[in-house]
Amino acid sequence: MELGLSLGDAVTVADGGRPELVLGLGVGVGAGARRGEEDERGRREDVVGAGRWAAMAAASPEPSVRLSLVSSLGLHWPSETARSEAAARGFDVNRAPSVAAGAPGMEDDEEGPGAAPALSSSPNDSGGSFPLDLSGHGLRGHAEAAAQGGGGERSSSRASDDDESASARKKLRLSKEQSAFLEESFKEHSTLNPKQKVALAKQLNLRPRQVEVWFQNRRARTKLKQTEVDCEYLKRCCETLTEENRRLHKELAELRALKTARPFYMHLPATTLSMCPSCERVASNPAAASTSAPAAATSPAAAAAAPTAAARTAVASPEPHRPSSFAALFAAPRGFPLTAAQPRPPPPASNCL
DNA sequence: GACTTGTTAACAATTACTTCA
DNA sequence: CATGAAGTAATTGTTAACAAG
Repeated sequence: MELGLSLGDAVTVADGGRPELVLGLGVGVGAGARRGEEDERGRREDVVGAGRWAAMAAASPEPSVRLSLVSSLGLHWPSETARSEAAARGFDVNRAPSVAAGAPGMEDDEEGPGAAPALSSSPNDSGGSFPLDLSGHGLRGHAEAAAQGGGGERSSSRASDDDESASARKKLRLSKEQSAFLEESFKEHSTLNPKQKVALAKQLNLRPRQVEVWFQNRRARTKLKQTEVDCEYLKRCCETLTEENRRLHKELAELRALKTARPFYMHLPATTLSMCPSCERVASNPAAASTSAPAAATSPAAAAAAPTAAARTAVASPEPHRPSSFAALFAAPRGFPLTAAQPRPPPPASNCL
């Protein structure tokens, strides 16, 4: 009981004076990180094919498509700094060795056993050309051949389970540019359809499998962060609930003490007594209690099961929403000595907001 | 139409590698 | 230099949706 009604209370507090709660929640919602929503959105987009992605998938990596991403990122794809950085590092994790470049007809990430496995398995042993360049606006010419060659490193696709030579998997490190590009793409679509995946992979000179894995891991990270946010929010809710519960118990004790001392309301009809949802004073308008009753009657189990959903709803609600804890307390038969037939005195004025 | 089977994609959990303090 | 922690690419197993037979 306390849980359900106090949850609403906590939300009200959040609305009123704890923007950080709302913020945390808002971040999650804004990020589209909720799994169901995310999945649905992603799958819808898979079907419908949203604007740029549709064009991207249809026309493969068109320069205009690529540039839109780049411009939004503020990246310069044949980046001199990146190139020099790559050169300084002395390796390019995705660079296709010249040997691998001669693997035409390789489709997607299905490199197969013959796709020059374990070529350049060490990130430090390759030449060091920037992967995202370069011909013209980068990515394309070199990427074409490189992508066909599977980037040179051993296949990580499940389709290449027979890649016996790659017993020890080597993990490449995506370049900052690649990561930023993927990140930017992820902001628009947290999931990819196959065409989008291939197009993106070609643009980034990665194997589609790598793009797929990146998105997969990225979704996992998003979910993890969202879980942390939710957890933090629940902690705060719990603290608020505890405090509210403590306060209610205190007030209840006071009311019990006052009960015998001040039989003030004894002459009033029980049905006219209700609780003002905003200030928690006893009022004579039954509508006040009735409006707050459904919220107060919300199942605590349900609130506990989907606290964030409830909170989101509450946050999104424009009107002040404060389930009357008193109404809840006195509405349900809980063995309290006070009932509707036993009118109660108003709470201390200090509780009125 | 109901059922089985194969394919595909997403996810969770985990492993393995890299980087850094 | 060794080491542990953190970050993350990659793998594995499971599940659901879908199409074809």
